[in-house]
Amino acid sequence: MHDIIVMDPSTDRRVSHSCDDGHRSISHGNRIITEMDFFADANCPKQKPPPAAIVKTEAMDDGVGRQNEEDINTSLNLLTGSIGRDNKSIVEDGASQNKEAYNQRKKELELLHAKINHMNAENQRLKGILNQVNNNHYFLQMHLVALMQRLQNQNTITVKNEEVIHGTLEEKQHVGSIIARHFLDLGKAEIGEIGEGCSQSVSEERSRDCSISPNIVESMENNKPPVVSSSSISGVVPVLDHLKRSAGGIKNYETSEEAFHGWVPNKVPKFNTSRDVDDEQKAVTSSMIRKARVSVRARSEASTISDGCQWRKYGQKLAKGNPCPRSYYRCTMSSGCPVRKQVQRCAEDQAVLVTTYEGCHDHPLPPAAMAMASTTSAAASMLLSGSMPSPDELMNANLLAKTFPCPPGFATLSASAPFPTVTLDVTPPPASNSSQRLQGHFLLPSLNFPNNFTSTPHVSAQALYNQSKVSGLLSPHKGMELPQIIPPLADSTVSAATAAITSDPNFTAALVAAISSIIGNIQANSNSNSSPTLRNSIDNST
DNA sequence: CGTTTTTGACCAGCGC
DNA sequence: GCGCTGGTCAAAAACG
Repeated sequence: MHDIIVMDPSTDRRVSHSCDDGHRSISHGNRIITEMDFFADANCPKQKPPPAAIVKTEAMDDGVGRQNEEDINTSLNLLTGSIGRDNKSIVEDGASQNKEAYNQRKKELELLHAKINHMNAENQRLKGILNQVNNNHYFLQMHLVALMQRLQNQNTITVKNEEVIHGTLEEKQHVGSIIARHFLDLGKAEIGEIGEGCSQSVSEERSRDCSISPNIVESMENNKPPVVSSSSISGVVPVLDHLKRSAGGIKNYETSEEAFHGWVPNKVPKFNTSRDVDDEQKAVTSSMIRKARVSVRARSEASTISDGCQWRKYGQKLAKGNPCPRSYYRCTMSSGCPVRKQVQRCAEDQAVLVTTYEGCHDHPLPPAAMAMASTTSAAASMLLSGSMPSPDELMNANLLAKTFPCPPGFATLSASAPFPTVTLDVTPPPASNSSQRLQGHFLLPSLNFPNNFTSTPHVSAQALYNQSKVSGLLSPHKGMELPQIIPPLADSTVSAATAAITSDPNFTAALVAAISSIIGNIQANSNSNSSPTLRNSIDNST
């Protein structure tokens, strides 16, 4: 640093330059020495250039009152510390030295600017990489959840097999019927679910003859434990193939491709795991062999929410109890894709659009559609996993606590919703307390949201957590609609429910995927102004 | 002209 | 068996 004394030519006084950064003045005896950080100039833009300074030879007041009379205006603001007797030559030397120093500093400054620019560019590049890594991490997380769920399914199958092997004959029959129904339902769902990742394998399996003898069903019919080969356990697809063949052997049960794509049409053919199954069991079985659904509630003025997929409307009906028609769409991104969705406005609040997804895509999805597809897949997997109670389990009160960790009264059966359904509600809670649905709202504070929407505001998650798991086990009030399912929740109940829900990785993943999808769509819509209401709904929830 | 939407008809499940 | 309901089909219309 250089010691500089700056004089104001108008007042012939020392001028004190001050800049917040890198420019400080120190008193050194009678001399005021100003230390300037050259590199701080950029940080002191308001600083006016110092007036044409007068460099005084530093024969300052020495206390005797004698001052050097020669003031030389160099037009430079710098004064080197070296002061000689020959003032003129000294000043000239100092000026040339200062010029050199100035040029040197200038070069250094330019160098630093270049460095800063380079670092900025590097920073931007790293940001991009970080974003990409975050996205990859998110999708890997989703994939991992799905894989873990499949593993869990296999474990469930194994455990049930052991129960059959070690149980009494009656228990064998009981559990055997569970497995039969569970396998068939789960199998179809899993095949659809796997469709994306293992579509090749599945399509290979599809091409096979479906008339191979069904080991499992045969075993059940003979009251023998079903045989699941080790090769079947080792992979999901062989299990599914096994299931397909089992189903095919039952009664040519939907040997067409669609039968194994995950979509179970409403016209579900009844099938019996045993010829002796009574009518009651048939009815329960029939009703339970339905596909899991994922329902998304969101405020939107648009006819549908954009989820990244291409849909074709194939029907519209006026459903009972709702003046708004229900529209039926099927995915057209591939011929024969089994995924369908129903879109209907809520009768109570027609600004709310309820979109219900069924099935799993059998084709690659664009990134925009991945989130919603992951939602339906993960939710379906969760609902149809081993935790899903079979009709037999529904009748077994002892299993209730095991299979449903949520507190009693959390939900009851909706007879109007025969399918196991997860409802993801991203509508903001209404201002008034008029809606009973509000009672079901709760926050999920501990959800591990991916980084790309950590700013997600209050997410009102009316998660009708696994109605198959939840509903049907408790009081099955006929005719209760979804909004009425959830009774008022005390704080402790909310905590327990939150814990129960967040402990299920699939549900978390499903919720995360749905919300991210919707948030993403909202952001997209906000750019195109296509859905102001939906956007507002989220904004309001902050 | 190909694709999408509309809309009435049809079918199956279910309750009475 | 009959009627109601939800879901799907398919021909016609609309659209780009």
